[in-house]
Amino acid sequence: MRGLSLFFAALADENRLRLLYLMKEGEICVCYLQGVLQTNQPKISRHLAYLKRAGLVEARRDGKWMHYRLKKQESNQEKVLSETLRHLEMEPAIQKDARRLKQIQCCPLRYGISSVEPKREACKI
Amino acid sequence: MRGLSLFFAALADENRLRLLYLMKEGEICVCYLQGVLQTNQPKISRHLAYLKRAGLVEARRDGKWMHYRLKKQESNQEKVLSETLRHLEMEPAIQKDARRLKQIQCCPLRYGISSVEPKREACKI
DNA sequence: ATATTAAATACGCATAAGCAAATATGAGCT
DNA sequence: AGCTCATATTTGCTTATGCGTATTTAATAT
Repeated sequence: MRGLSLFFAALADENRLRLLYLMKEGEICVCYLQGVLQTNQPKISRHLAYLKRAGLVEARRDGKWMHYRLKKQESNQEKVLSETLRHLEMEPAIQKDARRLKQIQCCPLRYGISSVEPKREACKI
Repeated sequence: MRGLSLFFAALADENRLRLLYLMKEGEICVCYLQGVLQTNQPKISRHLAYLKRAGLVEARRDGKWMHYRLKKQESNQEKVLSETLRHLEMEPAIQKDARRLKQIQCCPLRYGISSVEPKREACKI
């Protein structure tokens, strides 16, 4: 019962719904999320932490990079989650995100404060 | 997008999940809800107001009594909601509620502060 | 009109959540 | 070790939620 409330609380925020949707196809690196959401880094990080606490996602470190992915849910919550992700497809904001995801590379510097061209290899997703 | 967040926020509270579940079989009077949840009246009323604002329930006045019922949702949220209500069946707290519902009559006084026997007709549900 | 009852709202307070800006980790590079 | 980059956490603030108590509204009854 408590867990269920936590589950729904995690879904009750637009930023987190956007993040979850971006993980739909599999693991994704934080810098991509940052590139798509176009917002400051701590904000993303906080929402990812929230999702992790709520048991909706899990993370994997790969050198400097962190990759997040959807975590397998109990059967009923799994249905709710997939139903929700399908529902999100219709949202204009979500469609915009999906388009942006295709265009960007993993270059946080490009989306952050700095305007310097990054001279580093992209994170292998 | 905003509406979806509201929808989930409404589900992110144990009291509200319990209330929703009690409406599963149809319209129900506030005094019954009070009898089942065994808590103070304003608390119930506040959560019902929240659910109404979020568009999850609607209310009908019948004399002094207010009856609440689930409101028909858009197809996708409908699925999430029914999936959730089915999920709730397994929760011990919910089962307890269901049992209590069968036993009680519509007699708010009996569950409120007063210990006086109410001499009035029950609300026709 | 006054009283009673069902339900809603207002009040005062405590806690949680959200944000931006600043700072701290942790990993790899030199 | 010292530097840099990617990400996480802390800080200080604002707003939203939740609670219990008290009060108000709306309908009915006397």
